[in-house]
Amino acid sequence: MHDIRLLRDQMPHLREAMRRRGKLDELGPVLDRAEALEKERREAIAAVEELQARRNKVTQEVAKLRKAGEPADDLMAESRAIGEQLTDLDARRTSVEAEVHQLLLELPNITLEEVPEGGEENNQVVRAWGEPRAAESGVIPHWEIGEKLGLMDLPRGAKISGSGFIVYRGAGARLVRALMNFMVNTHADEHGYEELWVPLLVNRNTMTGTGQLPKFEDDMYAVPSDDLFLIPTAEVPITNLYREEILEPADMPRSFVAFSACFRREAGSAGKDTRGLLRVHEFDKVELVRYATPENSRQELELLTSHAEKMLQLLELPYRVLLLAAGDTGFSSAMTYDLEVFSPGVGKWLEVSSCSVFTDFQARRANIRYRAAAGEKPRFVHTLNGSALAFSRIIAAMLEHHQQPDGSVTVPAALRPYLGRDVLR
RNA sequence: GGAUGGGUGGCCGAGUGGUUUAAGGCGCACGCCUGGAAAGCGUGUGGGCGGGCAACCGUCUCGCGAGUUCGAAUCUCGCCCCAUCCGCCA
Repeated sequence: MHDIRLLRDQMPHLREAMRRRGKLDELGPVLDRAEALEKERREAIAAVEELQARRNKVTQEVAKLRKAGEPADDLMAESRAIGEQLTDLDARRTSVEAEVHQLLLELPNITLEEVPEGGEENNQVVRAWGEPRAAESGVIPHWEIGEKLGLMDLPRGAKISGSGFIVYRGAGARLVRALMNFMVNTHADEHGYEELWVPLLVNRNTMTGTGQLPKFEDDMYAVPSDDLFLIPTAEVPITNLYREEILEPADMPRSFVAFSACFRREAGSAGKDTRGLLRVHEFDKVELVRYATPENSRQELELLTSHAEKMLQLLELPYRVLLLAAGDTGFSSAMTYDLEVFSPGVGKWLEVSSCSVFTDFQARRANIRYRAAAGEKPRFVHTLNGSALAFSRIIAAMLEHHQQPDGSVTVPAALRPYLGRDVLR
């Protein structure tokens, strides 16, 4: 959510930001309407407060007169009259405020200057690591090799839960546990993140704080009897940890890592990418979240991204880093890097991580602030997050990329201590 | 699910209709005192919004919302949350 003050003095900037996202036609009218309402809002506030000030004076007079035993009927009548006016004016203010707030919620974040404008076609590959294995190298796709090696059981996953739910078995199940420990340990021990273990069910306030609600209620798995929701990512509980709080100087900056299962209905996703592990309703993920200052947040995006990249390097999976163009950057994000791993079995690049800086856009909505120094006014933190990494696609990539001609799969060295074996066969 | 108790400022805690523009204490900041410190003394210490270059002024805020009243932390109604005990339970 934007600062409402931008509607007063940053209109050209906002307009330009919408244009860069390719949304000016759609959102230009919203901006205009919001600008007019903001002016009306301030006028209403001024009028209401003037009346309130008058009434406060009058009722104090009444108190004095009555204490002195003198009549105060005139003043009481005046106060009553002010009260009636206030009821009307205040209702007007409330409705204007509500409408401008609604409009603000429709406006996406302003992307940073270095983000290329336009849509997906303008995404830039900023760097690449390793040599992707050719698609025509005779690699068996992950869903076949996974079943052949007894690592996963897709039909029974579908039987007990539905399509898009995976049962991992034997070494496959152990692989999930190994990935969890490997990633969380590395981020906690070597990258300095505080380790968290968070609830997978969260309440409505929490879902609203990170923006999943009210707009995307249909995309969430819900438990209506308790008004709870299954998290689509650990970002939700982690970012809400300090919702409605003010962090003191000693508390900043903060960084958190958590493993969690993630639940996504993705109602309209039938069709592409549905095969195997690529798009599922429940998957596992290690998530990184950082609370940064405005001064450092841009740099912290590089740091966060490098931590995610480190996982891919240690898993010996070639990848590329994409800087997303404005039109492809998520609603709340100011700048996003996607990490993609090549799947030779599918012949496509798979998104395995998305690292974003949200500037103060998320923090304003969730009301997370900090004090730069004791006694100073609180400011909104800048939030960042990124997956490091999403398991299902990583498993798919490993099964294909590390596949040997005999159908076995070698385990990357960094993972061996966690998995307890060098090769899956 | 049942019962009881409770939500006041960073924390503790007073306050049942008008000098409460929220007492007092703790903590914190600054100053005085001191060779230095502690203690002591003094001053100041929430957040949002609006106006102003600023100092500052106004307004809202005692869990949330509505109501009664000239006036609500205080009275009425509804809701939310927390704690403890019981029941159930991995």
